[in-house]
Amino acid sequence: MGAVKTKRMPRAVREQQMMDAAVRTFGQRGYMAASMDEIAELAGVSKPLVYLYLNSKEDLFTACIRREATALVEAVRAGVMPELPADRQLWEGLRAFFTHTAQNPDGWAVLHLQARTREPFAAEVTAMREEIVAFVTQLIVVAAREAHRNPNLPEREVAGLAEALVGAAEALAAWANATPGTTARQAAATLMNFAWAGLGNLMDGRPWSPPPTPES
Amino acid sequence: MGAVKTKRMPRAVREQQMMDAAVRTFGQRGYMAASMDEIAELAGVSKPLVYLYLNSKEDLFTACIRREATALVEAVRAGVMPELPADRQLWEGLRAFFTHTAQNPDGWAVLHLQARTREPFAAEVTAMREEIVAFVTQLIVVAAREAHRNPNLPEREVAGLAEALVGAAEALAAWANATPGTTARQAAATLMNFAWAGLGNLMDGRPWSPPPTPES
Amino acid sequence: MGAVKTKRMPRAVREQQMMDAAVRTFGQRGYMAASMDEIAELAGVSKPLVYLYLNSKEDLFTACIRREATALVEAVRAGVMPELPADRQLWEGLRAFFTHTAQNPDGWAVLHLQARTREPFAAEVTAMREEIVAFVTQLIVVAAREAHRNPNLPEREVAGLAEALVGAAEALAAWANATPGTTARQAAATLMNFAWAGLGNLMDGRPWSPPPTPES
Amino acid sequence: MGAVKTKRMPRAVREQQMMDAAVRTFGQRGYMAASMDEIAELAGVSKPLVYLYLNSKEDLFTACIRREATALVEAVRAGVMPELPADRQLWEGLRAFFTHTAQNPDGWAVLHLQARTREPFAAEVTAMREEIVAFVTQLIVVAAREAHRNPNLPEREVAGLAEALVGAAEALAAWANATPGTTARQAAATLMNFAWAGLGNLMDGRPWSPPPTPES
DNA sequence: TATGAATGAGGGTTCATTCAT
DNA sequence: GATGAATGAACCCTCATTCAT
Repeated sequence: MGAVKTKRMPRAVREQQMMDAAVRTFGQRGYMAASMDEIAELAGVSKPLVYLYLNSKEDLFTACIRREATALVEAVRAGVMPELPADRQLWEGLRAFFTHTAQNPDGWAVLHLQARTREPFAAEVTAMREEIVAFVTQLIVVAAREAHRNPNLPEREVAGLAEALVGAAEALAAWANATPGTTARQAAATLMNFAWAGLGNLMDGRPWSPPPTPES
Repeated sequence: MGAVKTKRMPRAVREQQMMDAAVRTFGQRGYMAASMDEIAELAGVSKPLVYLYLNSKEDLFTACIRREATALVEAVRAGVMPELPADRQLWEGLRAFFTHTAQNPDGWAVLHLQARTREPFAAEVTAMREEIVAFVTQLIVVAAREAHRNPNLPEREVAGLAEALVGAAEALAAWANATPGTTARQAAATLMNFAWAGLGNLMDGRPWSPPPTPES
Repeated sequence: MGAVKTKRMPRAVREQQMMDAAVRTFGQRGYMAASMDEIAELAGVSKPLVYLYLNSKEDLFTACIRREATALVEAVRAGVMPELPADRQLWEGLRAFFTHTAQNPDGWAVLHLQARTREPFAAEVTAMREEIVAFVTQLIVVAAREAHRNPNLPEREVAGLAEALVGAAEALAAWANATPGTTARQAAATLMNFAWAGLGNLMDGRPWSPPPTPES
Repeated sequence: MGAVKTKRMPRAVREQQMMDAAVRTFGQRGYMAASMDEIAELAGVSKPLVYLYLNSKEDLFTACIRREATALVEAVRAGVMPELPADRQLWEGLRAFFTHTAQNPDGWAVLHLQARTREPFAAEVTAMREEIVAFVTQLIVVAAREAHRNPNLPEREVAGLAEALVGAAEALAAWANATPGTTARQAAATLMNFAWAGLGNLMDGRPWSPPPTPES
């Protein structure tokens, strides 16, 4: 099941293999339940090599978190185009988020389920989360101002809204992954609807309309 | 630090102490990292007594999950009054939810962070979560129908909305607990606003208005 | 499954119940694997009572060995009539032995399998065994002399023969118990044949003839 | 007392040392009373290494049984020469048996005393015992037929005789080991005499005659 | 006579980590 | 660059045994 045992690979490649194995193992078993033995075997190398390159279980896990967090933030960032209006930016960001998490379930599990359970890893994840929350916060603030809309949303309120939005996104991602037949696009649409129009408007038949899909 | 070492207590009392210690330890360390030694010490008893009464680490954790899940569902249920309109019911439910999680951070951590990371415990938590999601789902459906509003929200859409709402609530609960000076009431208001009116309306200066507070 | 929980029994009766439970448990599980918990439960009493009456696990086991050893020796002794000729005495003794072991499988297991595995219990069993061996030895010696037969069997040789005979009996007892459809009488006949006539004579068609069975 | 602590041995060697220590410990203490700690110390290694190589206490014990059973059967088989007459074959087999058990008291204890006390190990030993019983059985049958002797010994009778013979051998082995000054050869002679001629003939002064000893 | 409450001690097992090559 | 050999420490769990009533 592990990678084919090829000998004498350059360090960078070996490290990739180890990290891949680690993300998979940590994502499925959790930090504590994952064993270095299993990771080494899955990576197709001996345990001392893992220690030589990645130093310790803790360091290895931290490296996994960082890699996956960076990849997720990257994916979301790459999805949005700053010159678009705020709702379109939000929509694209959500699409990118759901797509990435669906394609990287183990990495997502590491971030969403495993890393938050214990210090000192939680801090690492919190940092990434705050980055995304800040991005969303700014989106809201700028949008409100630009559109001559209510410029007086209090700061704490905005922060809470952003937290709520991100939390909703995370829950929907888990739900979409666990519910067969639900696409990333659908999940994004549901959340966009909810976030933008609110339940009240939805019930009144005034949903937010996703744009047509020429681009994807 | 542990409970005062009182001897010869009746079984029921000792079990309570053990469960309290277990919830605290599991909530802070996670299932795998928590040790029965630590739980026993925190409970002020010897390890064999914990095994005599609670049987095994797995059983103990399961008992914790069940106790905390039941308590949370109870709290939310007790907070809502079925004869009120939907938005008021939602508001009261959220208030109860945020209040309970703020008062039981360890119990909430067990449910939100620790129990989801590994089978077979996840199932236990999923069951409770689904109960709440179902409650919210019905709220939405009934509200839409009653108010002569859009009765045609597709089923899957409604399920997604409920998931999003619950996820948002969970994230806000964590955020509120971690942010000093944020009350359960404020968190509930923020979420209610977000959920009911949506970002679009909020920006247009049309928030949902929380009712005055004679009752609490 | 345990005895009906009757309260306030006289000590002698309670001790019997405990010993019965102990013999059964020790016989089936072995000394080390048997737990005082199981014995107490099977006896229908609380653990402290077992300790009050029988003192310790070791003492309890010793008591079991003594009881069962005495019973077995008693049974064999009661089976033989000293005025009969030697081969008849041997025959009756074997019959009694096989009958008793078949009727007391747990007691026999305690003596045959469990007690010999570890000091200090082995000594207890060895004592009983030597009693039986001595009995058989004397049988052989007296018989040889009485019947004007070879009076010069060397002492060590006779001891060895007795050991062999007893060992054969023990093995046959286990085999008979484990082989459905084999009666104590048949086992006794087989062994008597073997011991008295020897394989050589058996093959020559000159077996020892068991007496008819008016008496049992 | 333990083996000299030599470091960095190849796996095969270490496994041998562990098995040796295990046979000794199991033979003297019994399965349940033997501790992996003691075995590891006697083998001169740490406990984790024992687990790494032998997997578990149960597996280790099973391995011991198999090794000792195989060795014993091998020794007996190697002792007999199929072209000899039946009584000579039996004689040689017994000699080999007593010699081997005298030289491997711990291995013999594992098989004779310890392994029979509890499933699932008993099955392993029973298999070996049956192999020997079958060998003896065939010896008897063939001998009876070849020599124009009684060809009509009933099957069950023959099985019982073989059991008795093997049981007698086992008892004599224990006795010979416990009685100083008793050689394997003497034990074999005693049993051969008993088994072949029977007590009746012995008393009549017609023993079976062991062959002269040019070969050993 | 009888027991519910409680524990010190130890056993099997696993794991992250390191040495020597 | 890579690994076979090896272990200290800790964890879950059980058991014989006792105390207080």
